[in-house]
Amino acid sequence: MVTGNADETGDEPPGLPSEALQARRFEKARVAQSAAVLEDYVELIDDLITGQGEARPTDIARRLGVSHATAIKNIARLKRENLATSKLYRGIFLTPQGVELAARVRARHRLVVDLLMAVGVPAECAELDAEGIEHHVSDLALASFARFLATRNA
Amino acid sequence: MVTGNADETGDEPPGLPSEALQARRFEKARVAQSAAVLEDYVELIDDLITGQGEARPTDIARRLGVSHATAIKNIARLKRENLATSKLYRGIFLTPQGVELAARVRARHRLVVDLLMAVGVPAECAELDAEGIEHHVSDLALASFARFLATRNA
DNA sequence: GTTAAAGTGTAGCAATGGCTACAAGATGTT
DNA sequence: AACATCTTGTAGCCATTGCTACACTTTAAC
Repeated sequence: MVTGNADETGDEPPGLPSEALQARRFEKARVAQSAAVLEDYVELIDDLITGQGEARPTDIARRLGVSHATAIKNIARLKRENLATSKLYRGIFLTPQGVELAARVRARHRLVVDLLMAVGVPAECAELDAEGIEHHVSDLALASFARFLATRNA
Repeated sequence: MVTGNADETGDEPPGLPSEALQARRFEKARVAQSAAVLEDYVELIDDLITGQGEARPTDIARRLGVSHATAIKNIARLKRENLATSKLYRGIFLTPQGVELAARVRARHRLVVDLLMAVGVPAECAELDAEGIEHHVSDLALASFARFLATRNA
């Protein structure tokens, strides 16, 4: 074993992080990725309902840039996870849990975009990158972002 | 159609971004995600070779927190994409393209971690979140990060 | 009312990335 | 040399998320 077995908490130059620590990082990223699809759909559905009064599978598919079949299949997963419901041929609706998740996701998205812009990323690029980044920002980091923005705008 | 058909470049409150624009964002995030696995493996292999002289499938698997079978399967993909080679029972090696990718990925990782810490995210959390975030940070955003850090440390 | 168009849903395929189980090579101990 | 152990590789399974193709319902036009 080259590196010490104590999880070094900040000093990596001497070697690599411990196996366990590194594995936990990758594990966390995989879990986040698995939730990303749900989050994207829920946020989009909420946007569509708010902005257009209803969320149809075809609209969702077009906005996500996937086939309607793919959208429907993923919506089925939302239903399995109690985030959405649908009445046949009547559009998609969010459950209370879905609405709550959508709110959290939207707030996080805005905060990420604002932070990116605050450190000099052009608005368009910030929106683009945030779409992928947001799913991996922890609550702790998010709180740090908020604090940073607050002190900055003070 | 509720929203205008011109891609609004920053003013979203009135409605939603255009279908095409939004679809492009999600598309980009999907592409980035597909490259993420390759990037993680390549960076880790490079780290192992540098730090321990060799990269064995079992080490890779342990550090990623997956079974060795999964690691070997993904390494096969690296080979298909000309990023790595392997001699039977002799460990994994990176091709020139693999080495180049590893260098880019590592530089990006460090920059992301540094930026997170610069805006107040604790070091440990920054490392954790960066693992997922890094794959979604564009070159343009990366350049902005570097500029921000430079002026900040000046 | 009939017909055409658009939307919705299902079925089946491919690629990815997890897993366990089993087989076979390499290594080290006795 | 024989054995046990670790490593490596293969095979086959499952879930996810894309896709196309086909079938059916609804809606709109005539």
